[in-house]
Amino acid sequence: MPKEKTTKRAATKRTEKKKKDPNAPKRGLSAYMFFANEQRENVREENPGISFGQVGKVLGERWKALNDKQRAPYEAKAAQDKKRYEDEKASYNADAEEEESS
DNA sequence: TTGCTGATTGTTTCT
DNA sequence: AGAAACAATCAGCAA
Repeated sequence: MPKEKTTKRAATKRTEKKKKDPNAPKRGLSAYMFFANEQRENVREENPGISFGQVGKVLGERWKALNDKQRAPYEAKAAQDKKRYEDEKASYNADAEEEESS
């Protein structure tokens, strides 16, 4: 069973973004990001004139409503994006090394 | 070695 | 421009 880890991040906290790394190798996106990219149009189309709160909620419900197969394409994208992140990480590592080298 | 936490990602809409 | 619901993530650090 999924341990409900103490995910106690007080919202808007993420917007504070405290810089901790020199070049911060921002991670890749999430499957939801790709899913939202496609569904956002569909959801908004099915719910014309709905507020952001509703869209976001219905979006999440539909996200899980999909079968693993459906999430596959999104997860695949997430995996791909993650790769992209690897590049950032490389840059970040290279830079860090450079600094250390100096 | 293991596990946690924090930081981050993108969307929408609103003021 | 930033804020919040929505979900995933996953990389680095500590004991």
